Amino acid sequence: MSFRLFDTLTGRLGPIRRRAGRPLGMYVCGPTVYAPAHVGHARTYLYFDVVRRTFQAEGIPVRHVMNITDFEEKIDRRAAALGLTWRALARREEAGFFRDLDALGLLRPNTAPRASDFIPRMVRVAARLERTGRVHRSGDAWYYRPPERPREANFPVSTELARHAVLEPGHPFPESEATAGEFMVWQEQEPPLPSWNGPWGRGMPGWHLECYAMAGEYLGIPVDLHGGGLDLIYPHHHAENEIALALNGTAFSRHFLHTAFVLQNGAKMSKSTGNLVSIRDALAEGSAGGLRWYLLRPRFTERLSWSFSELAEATAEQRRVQAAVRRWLEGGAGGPIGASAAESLRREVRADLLDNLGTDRTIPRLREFGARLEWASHPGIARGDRPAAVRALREVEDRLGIPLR
RNA sequence: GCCGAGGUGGCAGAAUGGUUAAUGCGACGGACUGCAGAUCCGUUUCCUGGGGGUUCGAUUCCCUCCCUCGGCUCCA
Repeated sequence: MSFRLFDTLTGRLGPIRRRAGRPLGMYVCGPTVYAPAHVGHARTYLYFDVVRRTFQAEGIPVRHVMNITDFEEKIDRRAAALGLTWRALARREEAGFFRDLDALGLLRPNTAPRASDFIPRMVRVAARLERTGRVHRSGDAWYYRPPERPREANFPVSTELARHAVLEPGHPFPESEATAGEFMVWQEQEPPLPSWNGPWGRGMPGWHLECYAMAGEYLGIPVDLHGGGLDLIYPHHHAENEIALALNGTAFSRHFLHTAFVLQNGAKMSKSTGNLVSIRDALAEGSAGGLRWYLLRPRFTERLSWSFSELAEATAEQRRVQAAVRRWLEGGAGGPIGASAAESLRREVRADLLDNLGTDRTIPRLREFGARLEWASHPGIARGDRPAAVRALREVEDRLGIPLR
């Protein structure tokens, strides 16, 4: 059975291809560390966690890389406000970020490189881009201008968006500093702002170069699977693709996965608008298993309107199923439900997830399984059936990261 | 302006041509309890946005209209 996922680049559902004989290379865009992570981050990283667990459960090893963007203007601003150096703030928030991910039961990436440790490689990418002759200076920064491409070559939808951002008169959002599709390669600046020596003197490399350099170092371009939140498509992943097309002749990744937003009060939750629910806030109200249950209930392509009361409901549901399973597994003379029920559940959950990460089918399935057990839990499972049931349930737990026993 | 998602019972949310349209929440009744909560049992007539079309048959496919919502500097 193959693992099919919706690919944002092609707009189609298809199997994940990878280089035979190698671990699957999964590169997930990590956070800019300047403030605590919110439940929108949690949702994105959670889906990638389930993707990773799915591959692993299928016997496919995964090499999971996540970058940590530890220098950036927003870090500078907040650090200045707090009287910290950019580095001190970034380290503090990075530690908090991983604490939050751990608390949610997310598997740690195999590698989580920091941007500031990748300067020489990013400088090399900048130099290679310059050799294409498509880099020009504007103000105190250098920009890469991609060549014209067929619209379908690189996120057709967002290319369209980019075009409208500058070509449409009276468009209702501010013009970017650059022309459509262009992106910054190098920014001149001096300490105390983050700065290093580069091809054009003292300064800081552009964000999009970071992922290209790291993915190239740890996985090779193109990677097998790449993604993040939907908001990263343009300009970030668009720009990564332009770099990869220019320097490698391929897209950045063979497959792109993007997760839909968490909305709060009808708007996208984001640090810049401040309408945030942090992962810590959420875990104070619901358990880790409950938060996973709640976040996984809609499929990754559906947006989620945040609701604390639904989180509470999800937490209660998860606990209830867990309690029913525990009572069932305590065993007895052998009730009407045997190990085959757990085995069916295991099979169905596997099929759900392999089919475009159908967590929206899986969660109700768990609920129904729990309800069936409640309905006929006494006298519990026959002793001889127990090991098989536990084995099946453990696989479901491993695939979802949700405790059931 | 451009792109996208969606309209199913009080709410959430399944069912991608086929019996009485799942399930959960809520509500109501009951059991238990000194009361409440938790838990368990039962009940919940009434729901597929409007209009066409395809079909023996449509929530499901096609057309059209209406409505709602999201995104488009940075951002998971």
